Amino acid sequence: MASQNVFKTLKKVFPSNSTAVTDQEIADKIAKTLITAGLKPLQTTPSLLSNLNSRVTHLVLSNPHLPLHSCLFFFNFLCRNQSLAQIPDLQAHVTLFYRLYEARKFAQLKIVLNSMVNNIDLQCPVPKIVALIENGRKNPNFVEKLCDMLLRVYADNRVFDEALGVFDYMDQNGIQIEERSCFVLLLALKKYDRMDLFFGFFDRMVEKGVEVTVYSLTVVVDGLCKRREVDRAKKLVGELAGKGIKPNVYTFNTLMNAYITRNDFEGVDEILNLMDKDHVDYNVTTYSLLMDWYANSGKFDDAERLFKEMCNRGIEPDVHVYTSAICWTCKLGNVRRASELFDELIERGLVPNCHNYGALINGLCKVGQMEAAEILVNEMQSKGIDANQVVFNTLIDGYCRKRMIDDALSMQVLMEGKGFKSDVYTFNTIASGLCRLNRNEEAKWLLLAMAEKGVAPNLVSFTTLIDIYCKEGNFVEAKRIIQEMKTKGEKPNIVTYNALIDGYIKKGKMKEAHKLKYEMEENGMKPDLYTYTSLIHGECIAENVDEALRLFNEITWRGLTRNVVTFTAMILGLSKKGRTDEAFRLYDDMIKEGLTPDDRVYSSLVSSLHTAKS
DNA sequence: GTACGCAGGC
Repeated sequence: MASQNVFKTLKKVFPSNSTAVTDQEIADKIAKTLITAGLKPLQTTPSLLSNLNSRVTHLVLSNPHLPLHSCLFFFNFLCRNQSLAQIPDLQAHVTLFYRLYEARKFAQLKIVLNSMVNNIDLQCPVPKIVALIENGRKNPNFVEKLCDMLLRVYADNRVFDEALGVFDYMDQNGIQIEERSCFVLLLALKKYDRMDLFFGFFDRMVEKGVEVTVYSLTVVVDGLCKRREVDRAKKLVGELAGKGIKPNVYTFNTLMNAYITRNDFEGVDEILNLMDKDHVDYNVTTYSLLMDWYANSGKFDDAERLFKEMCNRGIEPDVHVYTSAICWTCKLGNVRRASELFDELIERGLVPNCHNYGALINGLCKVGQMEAAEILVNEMQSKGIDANQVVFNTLIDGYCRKRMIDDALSMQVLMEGKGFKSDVYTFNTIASGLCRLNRNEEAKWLLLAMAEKGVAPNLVSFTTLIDIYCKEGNFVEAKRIIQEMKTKGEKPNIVTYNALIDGYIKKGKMKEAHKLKYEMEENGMKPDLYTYTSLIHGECIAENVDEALRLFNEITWRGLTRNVVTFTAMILGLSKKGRTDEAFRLYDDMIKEGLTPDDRVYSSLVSSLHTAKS
């Protein structure tokens, strides 16, 4: 066999007792053998290459008669045979880099750089690497290219200290630094949440005169926004605009998303005005963000209008847009229409992704259509899209809502079997499922024990726990949990306050409830429909129907929309007091607002009539 | 470079 011949030849090249040969002679012989062998496999024994040393390897690799593919072949051969005394050292790497650079094989060069960076035996700070370049080969272009690629490779491999070291080296040695490479490092720092280094590095880029473009600007703006420093982000945009770096649609989308997250109407408006002024057209993401924003604030008509406007402007909706549209259509309770949107997406030639399936599966789970949800899960899996953690959590929630806790728990087992650990969503979902079944003790235990399983409880977990204690009338324990959550850096939100308020109301402690409403407003939280409904309910029970009516009217001038639960509470309160006319008037209002009264409304109205007559 | 689906309250 051919490999056997090479084996024999190498045996001649490296006689075990050889002494009187120079490095150059050995290197020449190896080169010759390699040229003869071509790409055929090479075989050896540990003793065979005993004459090999760093100098010989370097001489072989830099031999101009040895074709590049043979160099690589030899290099890889040495790498693979870890048992050899001589694995390629840093010098061997640098020699090969030059060969690859000379041949313009940059992709291959990147691969070798990668393996060097990942080799724990090779310490490779830039100055050391550059020092190993032979004098004749130390041309500025090579050094620049090598540094540039090294910066990227270090960034890709999260070796951030070295990456920053390359930047400094380039700066100190007057080597041109490409923004595109810095950009790779910026992205990696952001992705791995090294924000300390991230902002400092951007400052250095600017300071050292790297030609910053809107690309880096946008990444930094996003970094700031993710740290909720939106104002600083906007200021930066202004500053750089003054230096001629104009924000584009990506920058504006990033800022707008930050304002949307903050629920800052004025901020969003401001961005839209700026886009208008700068003649920056909306792209599909701009529309997607705005549609989501409208839909989440209940303005479904506006969301729908934007969807049409986008299509009319010739902007093709993408999978993200469909995910949002499916999601809000489901929230409107129209799963059928959501399902049509899913079909429409496919008709447009788009390939549905896990998010698209997830949104529709969620819609089905929320209306209790678990069979249909399961069919979709199977369909997506048959298309090679694996159900991820979100889909599993969605299904668990679906079963919990149907009070099928055992199915939910089986789903959790299935999920964990697929390698997904139960996360904070899983625990919170199951806990609330248990609460629905009045299995409060188990829910409490789960929420208190999750930390031991390595999942830190979050605001939702604490709020659920507080809600349980409040429903039990155990305000001491509820307050203790609030203290505990504060020490863990979670601030009570509107839902937490509402749980407390409702708890006090259920125990007839109206004074405390109102005090909490006040405290909540002091802390910058506006009472919502849940707060008002609880208070109205409480005042009605306490027979303060006029106070309830006052609150009922306060809702509308707060800009909130009353729902079935609010109307029901108020109608019940009026009926109980025999204020039948007012109750009927509200009933009419309710119908006018497109709400569907439930049985409780009718029976209370009927009994009110009965009371009034008697 | 930006954006998408899962959990809590009346």
